Amino acid sequence: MDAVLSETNNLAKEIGNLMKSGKKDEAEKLKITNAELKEKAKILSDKLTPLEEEQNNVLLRLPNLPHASVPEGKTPEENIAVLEWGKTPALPVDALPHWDLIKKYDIIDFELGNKITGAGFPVYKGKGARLQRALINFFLDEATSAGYREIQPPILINQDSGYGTCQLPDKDGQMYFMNEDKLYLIPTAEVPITNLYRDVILKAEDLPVKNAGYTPCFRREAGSWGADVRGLNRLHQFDKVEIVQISKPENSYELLEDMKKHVQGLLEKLELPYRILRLCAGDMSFASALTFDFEVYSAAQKRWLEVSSVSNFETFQANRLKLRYKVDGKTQLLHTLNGSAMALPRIVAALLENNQTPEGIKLPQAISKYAGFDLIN
RNA sequence: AGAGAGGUGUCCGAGUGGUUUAAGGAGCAUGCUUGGAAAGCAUGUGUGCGGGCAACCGUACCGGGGGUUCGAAUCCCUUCCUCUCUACCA
Repeated sequence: MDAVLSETNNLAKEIGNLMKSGKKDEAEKLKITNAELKEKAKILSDKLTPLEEEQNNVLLRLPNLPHASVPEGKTPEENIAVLEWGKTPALPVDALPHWDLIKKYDIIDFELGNKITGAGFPVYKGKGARLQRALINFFLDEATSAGYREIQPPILINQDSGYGTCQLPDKDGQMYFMNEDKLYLIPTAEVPITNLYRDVILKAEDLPVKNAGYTPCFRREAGSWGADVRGLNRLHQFDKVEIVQISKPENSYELLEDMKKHVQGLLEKLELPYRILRLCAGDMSFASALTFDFEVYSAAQKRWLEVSSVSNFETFQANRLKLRYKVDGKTQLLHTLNGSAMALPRIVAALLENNQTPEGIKLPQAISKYAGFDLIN
């Protein structure tokens, strides 16, 4: 293919020279030869293009390879708990789940959300709204102290960005899509913040890159409605602070540990009992090589709620993003990592349930400082 | 939303069909020069794909996509984006 093109290029040059020196007849002859070559090239490229497209389509649908430390398994039951922290609070027998508490104290309103939007879009009111704001500020300040640069990205993204972080084609149909403008509502800040570095070649001395941002997140959750989705457990719109790192391949797992520690610190300051799971291969997302999930124990529901997911994507996203750096004059793919730090709704659920008292809900100090109140009553 | 002007390498910027193999400048890197630096001089300096141990060779890329032509940064179509003016507006 390239050889044929090379020949046509050379002939075109020759024709140019002949035309200049006035040898029109010879030039005309070459034109015919070249036309034949072009035909050949077209046939070759007609064969090549569909093959390349097919290869591309297959590759786009191939998930990442799990890291060697990922346990085998297909279902969440096969995830492995690697750490547990904190004590389950002893609640009175009449302890309420959060969906009752939010009504009792009138702080989150699903019916109003239903009216103005639909199911899964709650309205936060009064101390409920202020608690949201407090948590967001708390999480962002903690990220800043940990060396992350705060980013406020757009919450609509284009198709290229969707492919960059691998939500597309895998999660097509799970994102809200504006057909008029061909834009998607982000399911996580990971998408815009990581895509800042699409088609970028970084300098080695700028690594690692650490960014964090708060955004609302939107998920259609098509097909996942059913049991265990009451109250704040699963929403179409929720708030989240996301931390994102870009790393040299050799230290990405070290950084993953740092991110894990950061999330642990947040939960400990919030005084919420939690555990960390090493996800089994079957429960990991499409793009991830290794994922740790964080779950807090919701005492009134008597169940674990996922509040954070920290992953190393190795070169999987970087390959699609064309995110690279230079080593010894050669370009090399970087590693991308991200983690929720953290998603609000289930944190709120656990805070409400675990801290309920006859007087009201007593907020831990870390958050009452931000909220400006320590009791919801 | 309407009218006009634009989009060229890391940056600025020239280029309206054939030595553009993208001028020129800046930046950066290396070397020479220097006591050291600056200046000066010299050389080098994009990405993808294919081939090669390598030096290197081939090919594609001048916002994106398509077309005309033996030959396109240059001409045509289409689309996105930026700027100016007008309109509107938190």
